[in-house]
Amino acid sequence: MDEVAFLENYDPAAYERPSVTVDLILMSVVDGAPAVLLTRRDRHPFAGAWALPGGFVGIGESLDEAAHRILIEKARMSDAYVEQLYTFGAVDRDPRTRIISVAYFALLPADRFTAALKSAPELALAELTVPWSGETGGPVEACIGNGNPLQLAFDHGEMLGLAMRRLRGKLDYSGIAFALLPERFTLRALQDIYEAILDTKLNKPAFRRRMLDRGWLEATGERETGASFRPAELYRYRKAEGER
Amino acid sequence: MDEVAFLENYDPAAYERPSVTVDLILMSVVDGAPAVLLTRRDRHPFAGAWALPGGFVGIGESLDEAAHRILIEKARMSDAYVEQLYTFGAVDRDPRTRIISVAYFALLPADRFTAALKSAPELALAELTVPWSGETGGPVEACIGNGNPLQLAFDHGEMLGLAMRRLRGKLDYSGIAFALLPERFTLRALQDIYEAILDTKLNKPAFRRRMLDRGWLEATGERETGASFRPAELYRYRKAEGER
DNA sequence: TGACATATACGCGATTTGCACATAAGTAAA
DNA sequence: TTTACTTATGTGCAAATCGCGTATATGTCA
Repeated sequence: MDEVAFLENYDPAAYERPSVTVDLILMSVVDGAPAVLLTRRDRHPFAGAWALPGGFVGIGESLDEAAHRILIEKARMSDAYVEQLYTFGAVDRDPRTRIISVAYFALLPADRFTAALKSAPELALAELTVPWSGETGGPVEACIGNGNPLQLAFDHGEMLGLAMRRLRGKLDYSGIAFALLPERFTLRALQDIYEAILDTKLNKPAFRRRMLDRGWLEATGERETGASFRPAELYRYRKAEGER
Repeated sequence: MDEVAFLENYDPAAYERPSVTVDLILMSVVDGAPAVLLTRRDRHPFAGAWALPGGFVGIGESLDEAAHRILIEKARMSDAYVEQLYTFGAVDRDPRTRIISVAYFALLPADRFTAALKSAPELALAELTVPWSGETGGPVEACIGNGNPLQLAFDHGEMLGLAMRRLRGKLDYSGIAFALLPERFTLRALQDIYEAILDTKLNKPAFRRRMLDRGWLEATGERETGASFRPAELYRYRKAEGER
Protein backbone atom coordinates (compact mmCIF):
# COMPACT_ATOMS: atom_id res chain seq x y z
CA MET A 1 0.00 0.00 0.00
CA ASP A 2 1.49 3.29 -0.93
CA GLU A 3 1.57 6.48 1.08
CA VAL A 4 -1.16 8.34 -0.74
CA ALA A 5 -3.67 5.54 -0.52
CA PHE A 6 -2.84 4.88 3.09
CA LEU A 7 -3.30 8.49 4.11
CA GLU A 8 -6.58 8.70 2.21
CA ASN A 9 -8.07 5.64 3.86
CA TYR A 10 -6.62 6.52 7.20
CA ASP A 11 -9.09 6.36 10.06
CA PRO A 12 -7.76 8.51 12.89
CA ALA A 13 -9.38 6.27 15.48
CA ALA A 14 -8.05 3.05 14.03
CA TYR A 15 -4.41 3.37 14.98
CA GLU A 16 -2.87 4.06 18.32
CA ARG A 17 -1.14 7.42 18.30
CA PRO A 18 1.82 8.63 20.34
CA SER A 19 1.46 11.67 22.56
CA VAL A 20 3.48 14.73 21.66
CA THR A 21 5.12 17.04 24.15
CA VAL A 22 7.41 20.05 23.98
CA ASP A 23 10.39 20.29 26.33
CA LEU A 24 12.14 23.58 26.85
CA ILE A 25 15.88 24.00 27.31
CA LEU A 26 15.97 27.48 28.74
CA MET A 27 19.60 28.52 28.86
CA SER A 28 21.64 31.44 30.01
CA VAL A 29 25.17 32.32 31.04
CA VAL A 30 25.52 32.90 34.78
CA ASP A 31 28.81 33.85 36.45
CA GLY A 32 30.84 32.81 33.43
CA ALA A 33 29.24 29.40 32.93
CA PRO A 34 26.31 28.11 30.88
CA ALA A 35 23.22 27.37 32.95
CA VAL A 36 19.81 25.81 32.39
CA LEU A 37 16.44 26.04 34.09
CA LEU A 38 15.26 22.73 35.61
CA THR A 39 12.26 21.65 37.66
CA ARG A 40 12.45 19.08 40.40
CA ARG A 41 10.13 16.10 39.97
CA ASP A 42 8.26 14.94 43.05
CA ARG A 43 6.49 11.91 41.61
CA HIS A 44 7.12 8.67 39.83
CA PRO A 45 8.82 8.16 37.44
CA PHE A 46 12.13 9.83 38.16
CA ALA A 47 10.86 11.26 41.46
CA GLY A 48 13.58 13.44 42.94
CA ALA A 49 15.28 13.81 39.58
CA TRP A 50 15.42 17.04 37.62
CA ALA A 51 13.58 17.62 34.37
CA LEU A 52 13.22 20.27 31.73
CA PRO A 53 10.02 22.30 31.81
CA GLY A 54 7.63 20.76 29.31
CA GLY A 55 4.05 19.95 28.49
CA PHE A 56 1.69 18.39 26.02
CA VAL A 57 0.97 19.96 22.67
CA GLY A 58 -2.67 20.94 22.40
CA ILE A 59 -4.71 19.73 19.44
CA GLY A 60 -5.34 23.29 18.28
CA GLU A 61 -1.90 24.65 18.98
CA SER A 62 1.20 24.68 16.79
CA LEU A 63 4.53 23.43 18.12
CA ASP A 64 5.91 26.96 18.28
CA GLU A 65 2.83 28.14 20.14
CA ALA A 66 3.19 25.28 22.60
CA ALA A 67 6.83 26.20 23.19
CA HIS A 68 5.88 29.79 23.95
CA ARG A 69 3.04 28.75 26.21
CA ILE A 70 5.36 26.49 28.18
CA LEU A 71 7.89 29.28 28.39
CA ILE A 72 5.30 31.42 30.11
CA GLU A 73 3.30 28.89 32.13
CA LYS A 74 5.94 26.41 33.22
CA ALA A 75 9.13 28.39 33.15
CA ARG A 76 7.41 31.61 34.30
CA MET A 77 9.24 33.66 31.71
CA SER A 78 8.05 36.36 29.40
CA ASP A 79 9.24 36.51 25.82
CA ALA A 80 12.60 35.03 24.82
CA TYR A 81 14.54 33.89 21.80
CA VAL A 82 13.10 30.43 21.07
CA GLU A 83 14.25 27.95 18.43
CA GLN A 84 13.40 24.33 17.71
CA LEU A 85 16.23 21.95 18.50
CA TYR A 86 15.43 18.31 17.79
CA THR A 87 12.66 15.76 18.16
CA PHE A 88 13.25 12.78 20.42
CA GLY A 89 11.29 9.71 19.52
CA ALA A 90 12.79 6.59 21.09
CA VAL A 91 10.01 4.15 21.94
CA ASP A 92 10.93 3.73 25.61
CA ARG A 93 12.01 7.27 26.41
CA ASP A 94 9.08 7.58 28.81
CA PRO A 95 8.41 4.43 30.87
CA ARG A 96 4.67 5.09 31.10
CA THR A 97 3.53 5.50 27.54
CA ARG A 98 4.75 6.42 24.10
CA ILE A 99 5.64 10.10 24.08
CA ILE A 100 7.45 11.94 21.33
CA SER A 101 9.05 15.13 22.54
CA VAL A 102 10.00 18.14 20.47
CA ALA A 103 12.84 19.93 22.24
CA TYR A 104 13.08 23.70 21.92
CA PHE A 105 15.82 25.82 23.22
CA ALA A 106 15.42 29.33 24.52
CA LEU A 107 17.99 31.92 25.52
CA LEU A 108 17.72 34.74 28.04
CA PRO A 109 20.07 37.08 29.91
CA ALA A 110 20.87 35.85 33.42
CA ASP A 111 19.05 38.65 35.23
CA ARG A 112 15.71 37.67 33.73
CA PHE A 113 15.56 34.53 35.87
CA THR A 114 15.44 36.07 39.34
CA ALA A 115 11.69 36.67 39.45
CA ALA A 116 10.81 33.17 38.23
CA LEU A 117 13.19 31.50 40.66
CA LYS A 118 11.65 33.36 43.58
CA SER A 119 8.04 32.75 42.67
CA ALA A 120 8.33 29.05 41.81
CA PRO A 121 10.11 26.91 44.42
CA GLU A 122 10.37 23.85 42.17
CA LEU A 123 12.52 25.74 39.66
CA ALA A 124 16.30 25.94 39.84
CA LEU A 125 19.09 27.19 37.66
CA ALA A 126 21.76 24.53 37.19
CA GLU A 127 25.26 25.16 35.96
CA LEU A 128 26.39 23.03 33.03
CA THR A 129 29.76 21.34 32.72
CA VAL A 130 30.71 20.19 29.25
CA PRO A 131 33.19 17.30 29.34
CA TRP A 132 33.94 17.41 25.60
CA SER A 133 35.68 20.02 23.51
CA GLY A 134 34.58 21.80 20.36
CA GLU A 135 31.51 20.34 18.72
CA THR A 136 32.23 16.72 19.51
CA GLY A 137 28.95 16.29 21.29
CA GLY A 138 27.86 13.98 24.10
CA PRO A 139 26.22 14.29 27.50
CA VAL A 140 26.83 17.20 29.85
CA GLU A 141 26.58 17.52 33.62
CA ALA A 142 24.23 19.84 35.47
CA CYS A 143 25.09 20.99 39.01
CA ILE A 144 23.59 23.37 41.54
CA GLY A 145 26.07 25.40 43.54
CA ASN A 146 29.18 23.29 44.06
CA GLY A 147 27.23 20.09 44.55
CA ASN A 148 27.32 16.79 42.73
CA PRO A 149 25.87 16.33 39.26
CA LEU A 150 22.07 16.21 39.29
CA GLN A 151 20.19 13.16 38.21
CA LEU A 152 18.22 14.07 35.10
CA ALA A 153 14.85 12.58 34.21
CA PHE A 154 14.03 10.80 30.91
CA ASP A 155 16.46 11.61 28.09
CA HIS A 156 16.81 15.20 29.23
CA GLY A 157 20.57 14.81 29.66
CA GLU A 158 20.83 13.96 25.99
CA MET A 159 18.73 17.01 25.16
CA LEU A 160 21.04 19.25 27.15
CA GLY A 161 24.09 17.86 25.38
CA LEU A 162 22.56 18.51 22.00
CA ALA A 163 21.58 22.03 23.02
CA MET A 164 25.15 22.84 24.07
CA ARG A 165 26.47 21.49 20.80
CA ARG A 166 24.01 23.56 18.79
CA LEU A 167 24.78 26.64 20.83
CA ARG A 168 28.50 26.25 20.20
CA GLY A 169 27.95 25.61 16.53
CA LYS A 170 25.74 28.61 15.92
CA LEU A 171 27.75 30.98 18.03
CA ASP A 172 30.03 32.57 15.46
CA TYR A 173 27.72 32.84 12.55
CA SER A 174 24.38 33.74 14.03
CA GLY A 175 23.88 36.60 16.48
CA ILE A 176 22.64 34.02 18.99
CA ALA A 177 24.95 35.34 21.70
CA PHE A 178 23.08 38.63 21.81
CA ALA A 179 19.99 36.87 23.14
CA LEU A 180 22.04 36.22 26.27
CA LEU A 181 22.85 39.90 26.83
CA PRO A 182 20.79 42.93 27.80
CA GLU A 183 20.00 45.45 25.09
CA ARG A 184 23.18 47.44 25.75
CA PHE A 185 26.39 45.67 26.59
CA THR A 186 30.14 46.06 26.48
CA LEU A 187 32.50 44.14 24.23
CA ARG A 188 33.97 42.54 27.32
CA ALA A 189 30.54 41.21 28.34
CA LEU A 190 30.08 39.80 24.84
CA GLN A 191 33.46 38.12 25.02
CA ASP A 192 32.56 36.63 28.41
CA ILE A 193 29.51 35.00 26.81
CA TYR A 194 31.64 33.52 24.05
CA GLU A 195 34.23 32.23 26.48
CA ALA A 196 31.60 30.68 28.76
CA ILE A 197 29.89 28.85 25.91
CA LEU A 198 33.01 27.71 24.12
CA ASP A 199 34.88 27.08 27.37
CA THR A 200 38.07 28.70 26.06
CA LYS A 201 39.95 31.91 26.54
CA LEU A 202 39.83 34.19 23.51
CA ASN A 203 42.30 36.79 22.39
CA LYS A 204 40.92 40.21 23.19
CA PRO A 205 42.14 42.37 20.28
CA ALA A 206 41.26 39.68 17.74
CA PHE A 207 37.79 39.21 19.21
CA ARG A 208 37.15 42.97 19.12
CA ARG A 209 38.26 43.25 15.55
CA ARG A 210 36.17 40.33 14.35
CA MET A 211 33.01 41.53 16.07
CA LEU A 212 33.34 45.10 14.86
CA ASP A 213 34.19 44.03 11.30
CA ARG A 214 31.12 41.80 11.15
CA GLY A 215 28.82 44.81 11.23
CA TRP A 216 26.48 43.40 13.88
CA LEU A 217 27.35 46.01 16.49
CA GLU A 218 26.22 49.57 16.77
CA ALA A 219 28.01 51.93 19.14
CA THR A 220 25.57 53.84 21.33
CA GLY A 221 27.99 56.55 22.44
CA GLU A 222 27.11 55.73 26.04
CA ARG A 223 29.46 54.09 28.53
CA GLU A 224 28.99 51.59 31.31
CA THR A 225 28.58 52.95 34.84
CA GLY A 226 29.76 51.68 38.18
CA ALA A 227 33.22 50.53 37.12
CA SER A 228 36.11 51.70 39.24
CA PHE A 229 38.28 52.03 36.16
CA ARG A 230 37.88 53.25 32.63
CA PRO A 231 34.27 52.47 31.59
CA ALA A 232 33.79 50.63 28.32
CA GLU A 233 31.54 51.80 25.51
CA LEU A 234 28.06 50.27 25.32
CA TYR A 235 27.04 48.61 22.06
CA ARG A 236 23.71 47.53 20.69
CA TYR A 237 22.95 44.52 18.45
CA ARG A 238 22.00 45.49 14.94
CA LYS A 239 20.02 42.54 13.59
CA ALA A 240 21.09 41.06 10.29
CA GLU A 241 18.59 41.20 7.40
CA GLY A 242 16.70 37.95 7.79
CA GLU A 243 16.82 37.80 11.54
CA ARG A 244 13.79 37.55 13.86
CA MET B 1 -1.24 22.96 37.52
CA ASP B 2 2.39 22.32 36.94
CA GLU B 3 4.01 20.01 34.45
CA VAL B 4 4.82 17.17 36.79
CA ALA B 5 1.33 16.95 38.26
CA PHE B 6 -0.24 17.23 34.85
CA LEU B 7 1.82 14.44 33.39
CA GLU B 8 1.11 12.23 36.37
CA ASN B 9 -2.65 12.68 36.18
CA TYR B 10 -2.63 12.52 32.43
CA ASP B 11 -5.16 10.12 30.98
CA PRO B 12 -4.03 9.21 27.46
CA ALA B 13 -7.61 8.80 26.31
CA ALA B 14 -8.81 12.09 27.72
CA TYR B 15 -7.14 14.45 25.29
CA GLU B 16 -7.22 14.45 21.55
CA ARG B 17 -3.79 13.70 20.16
CA PRO B 18 -2.21 14.77 16.89
CA SER B 19 -1.03 12.15 14.42
CA VAL B 20 2.69 11.98 13.76
CA THR B 21 4.25 11.27 10.37
CA VAL B 22 7.76 11.18 8.97
CA ASP B 23 8.48 12.80 5.61
CA LEU B 24 11.65 11.99 3.74
CA ILE B 25 13.67 14.48 1.73
CA LEU B 26 15.76 12.11 -0.34
CA MET B 27 18.33 14.19 -2.13
CA SER B 28 21.12 13.71 -4.60
CA VAL B 29 23.15 15.64 -7.15
CA VAL B 30 22.24 14.78 -10.74
CA ASP B 31 23.94 16.36 -13.74
CA GLY B 32 25.42 19.15 -11.68
CA ALA B 33 22.24 20.13 -9.88
CA PRO B 34 20.61 19.14 -6.58
CA ALA B 35 17.62 16.82 -7.01
CA VAL B 36 14.94 15.31 -4.80
CA LEU B 37 12.70 12.27 -4.98
CA LEU B 38 8.98 13.10 -5.15
CA THR B 39 5.78 11.07 -5.51
CA ARG B 40 2.80 12.23 -7.48
CA ARG B 41 -0.45 12.39 -5.52
CA ASP B 42 -3.54 11.05 -7.24
CA ARG B 43 -6.14 11.90 -4.60
CA HIS B 44 -7.55 14.74 -2.61
CA PRO B 45 -6.09 16.83 -1.08
CA PHE B 46 -3.43 18.16 -3.41
CA ALA B 47 -4.37 15.64 -6.12
CA GLY B 48 -1.93 16.04 -8.99
CA ALA B 49 0.59 17.80 -6.82
CA TRP B 50 3.91 16.31 -5.80
CA ALA B 51 4.76 15.22 -2.29
CA LEU B 52 7.67 13.85 -0.35
CA PRO B 53 7.56 10.15 0.48
CA GLY B 54 6.20 9.80 3.99
CA GLY B 55 4.14 7.75 6.37
CA PHE B 56 2.77 7.46 9.87
CA VAL B 57 4.97 6.63 12.80
CA GLY B 58 3.98 3.31 14.34
CA ILE B 59 3.27 3.16 18.05
CA GLY B 60 6.11 0.69 18.61
CA GLU B 61 8.61 2.33 16.29
CA SER B 62 11.11 5.10 16.95
CA LEU B 63 11.28 8.11 14.65
CA ASP B 64 14.60 6.96 13.21
CA GLU B 65 13.16 3.50 12.57
CA ALA B 66 10.16 5.02 10.85
CA ALA B 67 12.46 7.10 8.63
CA HIS B 68 14.39 4.01 7.59
CA ARG B 69 11.22 2.04 6.99
CA ILE B 70 9.86 4.78 4.74
CA LEU B 71 13.18 4.95 2.93
CA ILE B 72 12.77 1.29 2.02
CA GLU B 73 9.00 0.93 1.58
CA LYS B 74 8.01 4.24 0.05
CA ALA B 75 11.17 5.45 -1.61
CA ARG B 76 12.27 1.92 -2.61
CA MET B 77 15.82 2.56 -1.50
CA SER B 78 18.21 0.45 0.50
CA ASP B 79 20.41 2.01 3.13
CA ALA B 80 21.40 5.68 2.97
CA TYR B 81 22.75 8.49 5.07
CA VAL B 82 19.71 9.68 7.06
CA GLU B 83 19.49 12.62 9.43
CA GLN B 84 16.62 14.36 11.18
CA LEU B 85 15.92 17.82 9.80
CA TYR B 86 13.05 19.61 11.53
CA THR B 87 9.56 19.02 12.86
CA PHE B 88 6.67 20.84 11.24
CA GLY B 89 3.71 21.44 13.49
CA ALA B 90 1.47 24.18 12.12
CA VAL B 91 -2.14 23.40 13.00
CA ASP B 92 -3.49 23.62 9.46
CA ARG B 93 -0.59 22.08 7.57
CA ASP B 94 -2.84 19.17 6.59
CA PRO B 95 -6.40 20.17 5.70
CA ARG B 96 -7.92 16.90 6.90
CA THR B 97 -6.71 16.51 10.46
CA ARG B 98 -3.98 17.57 12.80
CA ILE B 99 -0.73 15.99 11.69
CA ILE B 100 2.72 16.78 12.99
CA SER B 101 5.46 15.77 10.60
CA VAL B 102 9.07 15.05 11.42
CA ALA B 103 11.14 15.74 8.31
CA TYR B 104 14.24 13.64 7.71
CA PHE B 105 16.70 14.15 4.98
CA ALA B 106 18.61 11.40 3.27
CA LEU B 107 21.47 11.55 0.79
CA LEU B 108 22.43 9.10 -1.94
CA PRO B 109 24.62 9.06 -5.05
CA ALA B 110 22.67 9.72 -8.24
CA ASP B 111 23.11 6.23 -9.70
CA ARG B 112 21.30 4.60 -6.79
CA PHE B 113 17.96 5.98 -7.98
CA THR B 114 17.63 4.25 -11.32
CA ALA B 115 16.13 0.99 -10.02
CA ALA B 116 13.54 2.73 -7.85
CA LEU B 117 12.48 5.08 -10.62
CA LYS B 118 11.90 2.16 -12.96
CA SER B 119 9.98 -0.03 -10.54
CA ALA B 120 7.68 2.67 -9.13
CA PRO B 121 5.89 4.80 -11.72
CA GLU B 122 4.64 7.36 -9.19
CA LEU B 123 8.18 8.33 -8.25
CA ALA B 124 10.19 11.04 -10.00
CA LEU B 125 13.44 12.82 -9.48
CA ALA B 126 12.98 16.60 -9.59
CA GLU B 127 15.75 19.12 -10.06
CA LEU B 128 15.91 21.89 -7.46
CA THR B 129 16.48 25.56 -8.22
CA VAL B 130 17.52 27.70 -5.28
CA PRO B 131 16.55 31.35 -5.77
CA TRP B 132 18.55 32.63 -2.77
CA SER B 133 22.27 32.74 -2.16
CA GLY B 134 24.33 31.45 0.72
CA GLU B 135 22.34 30.34 3.74
CA THR B 136 19.65 32.98 3.49
CA GLY B 137 16.91 30.39 3.34
CA GLY B 138 13.46 30.41 1.75
CA PRO B 139 11.47 28.29 -0.65
CA VAL B 140 13.03 26.47 -3.61
CA GLU B 141 11.59 25.33 -6.92
CA ALA B 142 11.38 21.72 -8.09
CA CYS B 143 11.25 20.95 -11.84
CA ILE B 144 11.23 17.82 -13.97
CA GLY B 145 13.20 18.08 -17.17
CA ASN B 146 12.96 21.63 -18.46
CA GLY B 147 9.35 22.02 -17.43
CA ASN B 148 7.63 24.49 -15.17
CA PRO B 149 8.00 24.36 -11.41
CA LEU B 150 5.98 21.54 -9.85
CA GLN B 151 3.15 22.22 -7.46
CA LEU B 152 4.12 20.80 -4.09
CA ALA B 153 1.66 19.35 -1.60
CA PHE B 154 1.24 20.49 2.02
CA ASP B 155 4.24 22.41 3.37
CA HIS B 156 6.68 20.24 1.46
CA GLY B 157 8.12 23.25 -0.39
CA GLU B 158 9.12 24.72 2.94
CA MET B 159 10.71 21.40 3.91
CA LEU B 160 12.76 21.37 0.72
CA GLY B 161 13.98 24.91 1.33
CA LEU B 162 15.09 24.04 4.83
CA ALA B 163 16.83 20.90 3.59
CA MET B 164 18.83 22.90 1.03
CA ARG B 165 19.83 25.40 3.68
CA ARG B 166 20.95 22.67 6.05
CA LEU B 167 22.86 20.94 3.28
CA ARG B 168 24.71 24.13 2.41
CA GLY B 169 25.44 24.86 6.03
CA LYS B 170 26.85 21.44 6.85
CA LEU B 171 28.82 21.07 3.67
CA ASP B 172 32.21 22.39 4.74
CA TYR B 173 32.44 21.00 8.19
CA SER B 174 30.81 17.61 8.02
CA GLY B 175 31.73 14.97 5.47
CA ILE B 176 28.12 15.10 4.28
CA ALA B 177 29.16 15.49 0.64
CA PHE B 178 30.67 12.01 0.61
CA ALA B 179 27.22 10.49 1.05
CA LEU B 180 26.50 11.81 -2.44
CA LEU B 181 29.46 10.04 -4.04
CA PRO B 182 30.32 6.40 -4.69
CA GLU B 183 32.93 4.78 -2.50
CA ARG B 184 35.78 5.85 -4.79
CA PHE B 185 35.73 9.23 -6.46
CA THR B 186 37.99 11.85 -7.96
CA LEU B 187 38.65 15.26 -6.49
CA ARG B 188 36.92 16.76 -9.52
CA ALA B 189 33.75 14.78 -8.75
CA LEU B 190 33.87 16.00 -5.16
CA GLN B 191 34.25 19.58 -6.33
CA ASP B 192 31.29 19.14 -8.69
CA ILE B 193 29.15 18.15 -5.68
CA TYR B 194 30.24 21.24 -3.79
CA GLU B 195 29.58 23.51 -6.74
CA ALA B 196 26.14 22.01 -7.38
CA ILE B 197 25.04 22.42 -3.77
CA LEU B 198 26.52 25.86 -3.21
CA ASP B 199 25.66 27.01 -6.73
CA THR B 200 29.04 28.68 -7.19
CA LYS B 201 32.25 28.03 -9.03
CA LEU B 202 35.16 27.15 -6.76
CA ASN B 203 38.85 27.62 -7.32
CA LYS B 204 40.41 24.28 -8.14
CA PRO B 205 43.84 24.42 -6.47
CA ALA B 206 42.42 25.97 -3.31
CA PHE B 207 39.67 23.34 -3.12
CA ARG B 208 42.23 20.54 -3.57
CA ARG B 209 44.46 21.90 -0.86
CA ARG B 210 41.67 22.37 1.64
CA MET B 211 40.27 18.90 1.10
CA LEU B 212 43.62 17.16 1.32
CA ASP B 213 44.70 19.16 4.37
CA ARG B 214 41.51 18.24 6.22
CA GLY B 215 42.59 14.63 6.45
CA TRP B 216 39.26 13.20 5.29
CA LEU B 217 40.62 11.74 2.09
CA GLU B 218 42.63 8.62 1.53
CA ALA B 219 44.34 8.06 -1.79
CA THR B 220 43.67 4.59 -3.18
CA GLY B 221 46.51 4.56 -5.71
CA GLU B 222 43.97 3.69 -8.40
CA ARG B 223 42.92 5.99 -11.22
CA GLU B 224 39.64 6.62 -12.97
CA THR B 225 39.02 4.79 -16.24
CA GLY B 226 37.31 5.82 -19.43
CA ALA B 227 38.62 9.36 -19.64
CA SER B 228 40.16 10.44 -22.92
CA PHE B 229 42.76 12.50 -21.08
CA ARG B 230 44.92 12.12 -18.04
CA PRO B 231 42.90 10.07 -15.52
CA ALA B 232 42.58 11.46 -12.01
CA GLU B 233 43.43 9.58 -8.86
CA LEU B 234 40.59 7.91 -6.97
CA TYR B 235 40.15 8.79 -3.31
CA ARG B 236 38.19 7.20 -0.50
CA TYR B 237 36.43 8.92 2.42
CA ARG B 238 38.14 8.30 5.72
CA LYS B 239 35.46 8.90 8.34
CA ALA B 240 36.24 11.30 11.15
CA GLU B 241 36.28 9.90 14.71
CA GLY B 242 32.71 10.45 15.85
CA GLU B 243 31.08 9.84 12.51
CA ARG B 244 28.33 7.31 11.79
C1' DT C 1 47.47 65.18 41.24
C1' DG C 2 49.09 60.65 40.59
C1' DA C 3 48.49 55.53 41.06
C1' DC C 4 45.81 52.00 39.09
C1' DA C 5 42.92 49.02 36.18
C1' DT C 6 40.92 48.25 32.18
C1' DA C 7 39.53 49.97 27.43
C1' DT C 8 41.14 50.77 22.98
C1' DA C 9 44.51 50.96 19.20
C1' DC C 10 48.60 49.54 16.69
C1' DG C 11 52.15 46.56 14.70
C1' DC C 12 54.06 42.43 13.06
C1' DG C 13 54.85 37.53 12.12
C1' DA C 14 52.37 33.19 11.09
C1' DT C 15 48.73 31.03 8.77
C1' DT C 16 45.13 30.69 5.35
C1' DT C 17 43.01 31.84 0.83
C1' DG C 18 42.57 33.24 -4.06
C1' DC C 19 44.61 32.82 -8.29
C1' DA C 20 47.73 32.63 -12.30
C1' DC C 21 50.80 29.62 -14.30
C1' DA C 22 53.95 25.68 -14.99
C1' DT C 23 54.44 20.81 -15.40
C1' DA C 24 52.71 15.85 -15.71
C1' DA C 25 50.25 12.12 -17.78
C1' DG C 26 47.06 10.02 -20.10
C1' DT C 27 44.30 9.42 -25.11
C1' DA C 28 43.81 9.92 -29.92
C1' DA C 29 44.93 11.38 -34.32
C1' DA C 30 48.71 12.18 -37.74
C1' DT D 1 56.25 6.67 -33.35
C1' DT D 2 55.28 11.24 -32.69
C1' DT D 3 52.57 15.16 -31.67
C1' DA D 4 48.48 17.67 -30.41
C1' DC D 5 45.14 18.01 -26.91
C1' DT D 6 42.89 17.93 -22.49
C1' DT D 7 42.69 17.59 -17.85
C1' DA D 8 45.30 16.41 -13.40
C1' DT D 9 48.53 17.93 -10.25
C1' DG D 10 51.90 21.03 -8.18
C1' DT D 11 54.15 25.67 -7.25
C1' DG D 12 54.76 30.43 -6.25
C1' DC D 13 53.11 34.70 -4.73
C1' DA D 14 50.00 38.56 -3.31
C1' DA D 15 46.12 39.58 -0.29
C1' DA D 16 43.42 38.82 3.59
C1' DT D 17 42.92 36.96 8.24
C1' DC D 18 44.39 35.64 12.81
C1' DG D 19 47.09 35.34 17.09
C1' DC D 20 49.38 37.99 20.20
C1' DG D 21 52.45 41.26 22.48
C1' DT D 22 52.64 45.97 23.55
C1' DA D 23 51.64 50.86 23.68
C1' DT D 24 48.41 54.52 24.64
C1' DA D 25 43.87 56.41 26.43
C1' DT D 26 40.60 57.34 29.96
C1' DG D 27 37.96 56.63 33.61
C1' DT D 28 37.94 56.08 39.29
C1' DC D 29 39.83 56.67 43.72
C1' DA D 30 43.14 57.82 47.35
